[in-house]
Amino acid sequence: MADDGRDPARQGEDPPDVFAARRQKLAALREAGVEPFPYGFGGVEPIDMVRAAHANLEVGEETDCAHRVAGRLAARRGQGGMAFLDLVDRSGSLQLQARVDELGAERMRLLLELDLGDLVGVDGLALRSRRGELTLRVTDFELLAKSLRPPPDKHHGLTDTETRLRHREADLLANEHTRAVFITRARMVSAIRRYLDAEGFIEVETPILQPLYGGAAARPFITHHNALDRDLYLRIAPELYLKRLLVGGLERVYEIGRLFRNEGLSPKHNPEFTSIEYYEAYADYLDVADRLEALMRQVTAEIGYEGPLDFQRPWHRETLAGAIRQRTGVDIGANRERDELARAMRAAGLQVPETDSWPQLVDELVSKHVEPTLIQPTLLFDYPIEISPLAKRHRSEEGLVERFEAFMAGMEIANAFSELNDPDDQRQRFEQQRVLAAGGDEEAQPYDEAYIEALEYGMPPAGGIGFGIDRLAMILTGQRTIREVVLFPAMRD
RNA sequence: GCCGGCGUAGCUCAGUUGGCAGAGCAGCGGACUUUUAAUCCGAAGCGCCUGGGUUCGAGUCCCAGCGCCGGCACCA
Repeated sequence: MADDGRDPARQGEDPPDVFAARRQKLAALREAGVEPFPYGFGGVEPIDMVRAAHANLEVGEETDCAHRVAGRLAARRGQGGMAFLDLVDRSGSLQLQARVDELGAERMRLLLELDLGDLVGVDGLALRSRRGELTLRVTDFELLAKSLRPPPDKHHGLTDTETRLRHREADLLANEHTRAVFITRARMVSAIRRYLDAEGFIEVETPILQPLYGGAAARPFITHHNALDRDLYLRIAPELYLKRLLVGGLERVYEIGRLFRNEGLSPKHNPEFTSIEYYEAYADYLDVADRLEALMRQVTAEIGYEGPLDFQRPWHRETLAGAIRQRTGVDIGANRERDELARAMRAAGLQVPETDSWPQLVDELVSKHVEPTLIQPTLLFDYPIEISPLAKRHRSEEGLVERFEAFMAGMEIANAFSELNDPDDQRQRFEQQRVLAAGGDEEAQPYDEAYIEALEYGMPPAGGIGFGIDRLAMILTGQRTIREVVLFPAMRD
């Protein structure tokens, strides 16, 4: 067990030798007047800059170019008059050469007595070793922070999933791949921001603690405000607040932030996750679709995406009903009642969950038979009005709304529509949701009067979209589970 | 919530039909001035997830619990 409360090193009683040895070294350092936790180390260069400065250095060539670097001691080779050490910082790793004829016997001994995992600052001269490795010959060094806990195996790294997730710091310091995934995620998010900022969108923040939740079909977390003595909900979506900003004239807004949905965990689901939603006045869902493609083209180019998905070509587009009909033979448009759709599904040889409503059967068809087939980026258009209470009625198709969802790698990643801006129609939709809620649907959207009032001021026609940052990060970094792109995913206690 | 797999040293992993709990790395002592999973010599380190049970004897078999993983359910 990684964290069973009995780990003696965490309890400070009778520690095993590997821990005790570090404690003893710490005490010895203080005894010798060395501060094991100094305050800083100025003038440090990132390791990749040092590498770049000497990219053309010949094998065996030495220079008198001085560099100052800092990082974690990751490996050590040699114990005699010369030793090699590997130093790792956020940008890479660099070999250090320690020589007794450079440092003197005492400094050499102190350098070699450092533990793997210690944080060290180094001054040295660049050279390329006989084996072709860029190396810094250490002229001086300083302990920057003593490590009291042995790092994971230098070769095998840390592989135990539970330890990696519960102690992500250990995962990050041991596994370069983990660092790369989260750096890519961060670059992806900043590329999204750059795209939207350049297009005249402004980033906003709306309430996470909400008196009424809405904007998605999901069960919320409930919390309590003591001073107000009332329950509040952690938001399941920012949608309704963002559209109120369209009413207010902000016209192009986006929000990146955490959402909370009180559902089970899975490789695709974490109870808190990051979404982005953006809304654009005077656009419809077709404009949103085009912009999504443009956004993803730019983001994947900026992060240097080289995976199996093709974001450069126009995405595959089909209608929801067409996608279902093509893959199952079931026509949801011709079977608008629950029982007749169930009959059609049975006739097609499909399982029909007995308690499912019409919308749930549609969802069943999509998630079981369509979604897994959508590997390359695909947009499915025109959803039934029953499952889309915030989307505008289709301009030409009865019973549908102007809505699309984006799929890739067999996952749903985005949901967009022409936004419903007719307050009377919106009121009716909420009423229908009320009926569903009365029928026991825990995920029906609550009636939001403040939102209706906002629409009554007049909301411009607009297109909007929301998508999951985590799922996109999974796809762009090639990870199979959401836990690998969330730094500290939800775990049992 | 249900079903299945897994849990052994700081890390990575062996452990035979039930018979004294192991290796590599890391750590400790020593040798070594161009190594990069450094090498060599020496001496250490494991309440085997927790709690019961069967047995002369349990890491191993049985039961329960906890955690992780995978699937189902729920869904996003």
